Amino acid sequence: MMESSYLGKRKLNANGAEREPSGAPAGFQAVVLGYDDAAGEAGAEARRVVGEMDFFKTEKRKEEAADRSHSAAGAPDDLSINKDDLTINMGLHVGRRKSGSEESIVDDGVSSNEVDHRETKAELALAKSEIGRLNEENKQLKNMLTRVTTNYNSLQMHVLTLMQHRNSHRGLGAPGHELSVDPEKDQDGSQLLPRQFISLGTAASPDEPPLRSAGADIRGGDCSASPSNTDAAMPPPVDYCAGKGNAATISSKDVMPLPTFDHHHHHHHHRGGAHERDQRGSSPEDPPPHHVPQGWLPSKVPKFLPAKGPEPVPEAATMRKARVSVRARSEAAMISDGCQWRKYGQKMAKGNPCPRAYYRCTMAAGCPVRKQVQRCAEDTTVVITTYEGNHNHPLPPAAMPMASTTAAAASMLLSGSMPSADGSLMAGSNFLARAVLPCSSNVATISASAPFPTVTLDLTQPGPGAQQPPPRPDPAQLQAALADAARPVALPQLFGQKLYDPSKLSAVQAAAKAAPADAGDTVSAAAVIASDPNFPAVLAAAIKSYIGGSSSGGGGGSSGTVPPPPASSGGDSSRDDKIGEQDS
DNA sequence: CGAGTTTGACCCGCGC
DNA sequence: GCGCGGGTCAAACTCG
Repeated sequence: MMESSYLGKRKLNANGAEREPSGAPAGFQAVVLGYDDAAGEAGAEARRVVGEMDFFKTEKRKEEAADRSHSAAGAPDDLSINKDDLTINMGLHVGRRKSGSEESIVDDGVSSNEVDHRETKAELALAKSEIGRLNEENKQLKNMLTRVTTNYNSLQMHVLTLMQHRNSHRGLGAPGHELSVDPEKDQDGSQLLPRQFISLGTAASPDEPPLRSAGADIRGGDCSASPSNTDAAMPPPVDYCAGKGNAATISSKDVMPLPTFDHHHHHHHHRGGAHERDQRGSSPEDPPPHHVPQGWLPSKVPKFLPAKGPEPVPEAATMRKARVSVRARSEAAMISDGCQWRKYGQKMAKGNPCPRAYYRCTMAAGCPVRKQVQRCAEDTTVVITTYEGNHNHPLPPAAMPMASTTAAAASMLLSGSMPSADGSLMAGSNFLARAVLPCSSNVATISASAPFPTVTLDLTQPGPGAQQPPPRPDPAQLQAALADAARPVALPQLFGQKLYDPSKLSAVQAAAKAAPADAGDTVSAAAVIASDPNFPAVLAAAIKSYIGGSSSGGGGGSSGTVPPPPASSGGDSSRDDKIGEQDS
């Protein structure tokens, strides 16, 4: 058999073979975290492609509609309105990270209205049933919210940690970091790679197992708190780590908190089905007990067996493949993200003179994670890296930041676009957008564009509106900011006003519905992932700080080379090439 | 010689 | 059904 896939050749045992059930969801979701405003045209272009604009438009439309419908409040549509409210609430909560109040809100609204307006028993009964229904919905939403919140928390935590790390590094002179600094933006080269790691995933709501899988795994490691590491040597950066997961920090020297990845990478869309057999099928015996090693293995490629997932998470089912793309300026062919990659292909993408390179994670056999690297057509200094899949193995500390960040982003997207219920993907997007958008900054944008929704993290520029300049985030400040954001009431107005307004809701909903319709393919919603204004900046800064500029592998040792930047300056800035984005 | 890259061919989904 | 384009494979090649 030819199963000798490159993997086999390399060193991967077949056992690790990722078996991807062909049934894997073909859909992809891509999340884009944008950050550059200043990025200028390049960034703008990119966003445009994504369709961010649409998103905003939608918002406006919603508002308008809301105004119009405003008068209708109290009308027979109460119920619907309330429903909307729920949705909105979710958004709010998400932003606020508070959950649990929506119920009351909803109830209040409903009950009061109902009482006032429904006189006949029949009507009352009806109303009640409605309420019940709403409550259920509310629950669902809550779940979603929880998920999102968790992810958000994770991100924050992570960022915080990074920041702290960085800070300590500067001030205290933390011991080594390995990441190379991005020449482009980091003047002080403070990139430090956090040698410590925090487990985030756990934050996930305890009752939301799936959540974890969705988000956390996306990038892999992220999350999960590994119990074992909690005691680490480093002072916990922040304790507010994700809710219950405590942030466990460990000296990262070499240990990696291995997340509990239950991975099931199985899914993996993979369209080239034909080939699958070689890779995964190759392993004849494959039942590799996926065991996740506890510690991080040395730099050499650990051949761990694929972590075993006792429970095949239904992830495949729920999770559409999420794609997270990161835009960063780097002359280096590839940004170092701490992982090891092997190039398995290169192609010229249509519309972009720069070739697109395909990489596969080689840190573990069978790791389904892949990434595409491509330079922007217009701005060759910008490298767009798109990640896909979840690592099924522990990640080195160096890889954690990126991994968790992307994971969180993806997970957010995913959670927002749960196909379940009546929420369609689009709806989810809207929801997310709503939740996040308010802040206007464009660090993170979510695009639900056609083929696959995408999340993009744009690190090309320092955040515009972000109040946290990357240069030197004060940990204290940061914490304060985050805490503030976390406060339930933090920006009530921002959200409350707009979102809560029942009238707007209807508008919103309409928009949401409309989206799917036209968007079937092009509708894209862009949203900032954080409701916290600081968030974007922080996140970007954090990531940026550890993204090495050189392919030489600052930390991970990715040896891949990215497509050489075609010297030709992109004459036409007609399109930006977002790897996960395709223009069809 | 092993590990990784190069590169043309192949597969597959999608739009026309 | 056909062609296009994205994504992957895998033999050949390069490098240390």
